[in-house]
Amino acid sequence: MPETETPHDPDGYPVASIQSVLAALSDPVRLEMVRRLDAAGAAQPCSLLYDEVSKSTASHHFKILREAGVLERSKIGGQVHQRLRRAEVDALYPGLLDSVTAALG
Amino acid sequence: MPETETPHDPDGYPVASIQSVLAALSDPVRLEMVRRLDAAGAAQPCSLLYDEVSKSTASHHFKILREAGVLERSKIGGQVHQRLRRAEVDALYPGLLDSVTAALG
DNA sequence: CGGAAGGTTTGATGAGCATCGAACATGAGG
DNA sequence: CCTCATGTTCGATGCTCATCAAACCTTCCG
Repeated sequence: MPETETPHDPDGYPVASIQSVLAALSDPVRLEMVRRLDAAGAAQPCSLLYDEVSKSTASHHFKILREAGVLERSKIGGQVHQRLRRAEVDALYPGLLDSVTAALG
Repeated sequence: MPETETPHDPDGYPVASIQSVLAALSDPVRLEMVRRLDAAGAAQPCSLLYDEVSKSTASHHFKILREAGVLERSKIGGQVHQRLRRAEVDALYPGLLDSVTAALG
């Protein structure tokens, strides 16, 4: 029987420097992605995480967030999902995501 | 008799959006400025807050931090000083500066 | 008054980045 | 197998921004 999902596909990125994480978070499109992921509390398919930009632009932003160690790509039932790596970021920069997501309402 | 200092010269900037504050903090030169101001715990003359860039570049970075509402310019005994607006930023984005300065060691 | 020191402003330059369309990849379903 | 849906990659473009030198402003001091 096939597993319903493969929980491990960490994309191998460590959480980056505070400077890189702040840079990753300092864009309105990416901030909205993080906001929606945080609100959802679970991994989401890419298309639910933006509206105002093209697919290729969104993919570019996902990559930046992933390389900063803020997001992780996984496949759930063949669908690409993005997950907010809250625990990992919290471990390195406690309170950072809390303050940011609080500010995002 | 002239006052030894004029404590009020707030430059009139409110603390900006979380996106703008994150953008202001996402540069290595500016992060170092904030780190030194936080470590000092008091307003400092400009020249103590950077080494690696020219005066004009530093002045550019001060302006960005001021416009984001993170710094404030004041004159102490005729000397220009920069002050970290910790209380003001904390009020709007609690925990943000704490997590950032903690990450800066 | 006349320097000198400390900051700011201006103008120019080069690098980085956000953006898009088009082509490609992958997987699900008929 | 073919097609559609969903993401990613590639190449090009335009804008923003970090950087500097030079000129300017202010304040202090001789």
